[in-house]
Amino acid sequence: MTETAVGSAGVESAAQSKSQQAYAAVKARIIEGTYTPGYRLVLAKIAEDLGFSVVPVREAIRRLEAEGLVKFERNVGATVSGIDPTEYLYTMQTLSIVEGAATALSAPLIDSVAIARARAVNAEMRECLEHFDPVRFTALNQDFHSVLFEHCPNPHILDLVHRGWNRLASLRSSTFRFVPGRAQESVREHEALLQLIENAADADTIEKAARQHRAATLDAYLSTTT
Amino acid sequence: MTETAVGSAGVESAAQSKSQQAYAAVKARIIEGTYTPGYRLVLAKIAEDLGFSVVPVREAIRRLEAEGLVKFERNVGATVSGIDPTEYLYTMQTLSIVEGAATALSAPLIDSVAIARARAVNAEMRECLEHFDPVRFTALNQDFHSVLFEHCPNPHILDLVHRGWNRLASLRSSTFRFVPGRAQESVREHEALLQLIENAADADTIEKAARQHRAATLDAYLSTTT
DNA sequence: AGGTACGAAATCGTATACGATAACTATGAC
DNA sequence: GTCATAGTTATCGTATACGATTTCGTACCT
Repeated sequence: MTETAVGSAGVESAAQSKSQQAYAAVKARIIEGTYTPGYRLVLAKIAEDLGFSVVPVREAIRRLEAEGLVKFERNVGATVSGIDPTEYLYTMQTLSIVEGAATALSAPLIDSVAIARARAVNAEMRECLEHFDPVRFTALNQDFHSVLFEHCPNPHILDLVHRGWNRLASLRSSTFRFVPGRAQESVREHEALLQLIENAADADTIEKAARQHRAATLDAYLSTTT
Repeated sequence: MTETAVGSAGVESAAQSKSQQAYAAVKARIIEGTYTPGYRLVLAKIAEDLGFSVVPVREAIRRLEAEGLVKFERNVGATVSGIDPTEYLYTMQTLSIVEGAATALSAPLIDSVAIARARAVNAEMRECLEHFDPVRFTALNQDFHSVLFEHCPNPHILDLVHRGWNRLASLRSSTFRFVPGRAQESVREHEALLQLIENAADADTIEKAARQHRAATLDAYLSTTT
């Protein structure tokens, strides 16, 4: 685990089309931060970089545009989506909703083994707080929720969660908006969430808790700016 | 109102790229049912139809794929997404969640004029029931909810709603899964929803009602098959 | 000096062309 | 009669090429 880019598209094994390769390559560069927000994505340049022609690269960029990672302007070009506070709010709010739903739907299918694994991840997160390692903290945070979502019965919703995560990653929000107090709270909320799941709390309670968990991070950010 | 294809992409006015034109054209054909589920989308053929080359058409198809309207298989081709009952369930469940959220977020911003317009639409829907006009009923149903979502503060969520609608339209679900009793119920639920909004019920109540409104249609379908 | 207009460079959008892959068909063996 | 196999056709995937549009720089005018 602890991968960076998440999503349903990186599953293929053997004969990947160049279009897919280009998609994966550019996406990875955005997620990992090689291409930072505002970065100008010149088709010909990327094509040369990868050794492809422009056509598959163009296709890849368009796909990234559909996911919101890239902005494309006619006859002008593509840029990595920027750090618009409004966009951040929209994304977090949407994530809050879809994560809440995904958690509630998954909860009845989470067994004690998975719970234990989630606890282990959460313990690692606690360690990260001591060593102050925000990057790893964020990765582990995704791992934590990924464990819960392992048997999510609705792949569409899971896909929406992944899109949100990728979007946040491209915004690099986790690193520069690392509100210290919030992280500790987050770890505590994880434990509380696990207990709700263990005790088979009703779906509504779990959904509210999961939703609030994300919403609280948004609130923490909003309180720093306003 | 009473348009067929909904979405954020049809806003451009003047110089549309051929890629966008192709996207709009194919999308419209899928929504209106010219291309039915399972229909084989041959790039060269569509390109000839529109008078374009294959490149922009290909791009358009890929975009439709990202929205779930089309399935694309490497070296095989594209087909209009089919009537998979599982997909239907996923889509309806997801819609239930995002519509619920969109309604709750929009509710405080809906004024009495909008309420009146929504009531008018709902009255038309009631008429449709007497004349048995399922196609128009579905269109009006979208209109009804569109009125409520007019000032939705989160465009991302609204976009998800539109994607769900388009997907359902491509499945032609409304026409052949028209459970008679359900439609009457739906109209009643609309009125109930309007009253909740008028009385400024709390967000949670409104969200649950809106969510249940969609979920009930899914349940009605499930009860007919199982 | 500042602004405007013209021209050059960069980049995008699309067409055409061709190699690669899969689907189809026909032929022959068992 | 059925199955396997080889050849053909259809279609996709990608490269290359060129026209269209924007952007940037420079020279000229006020």
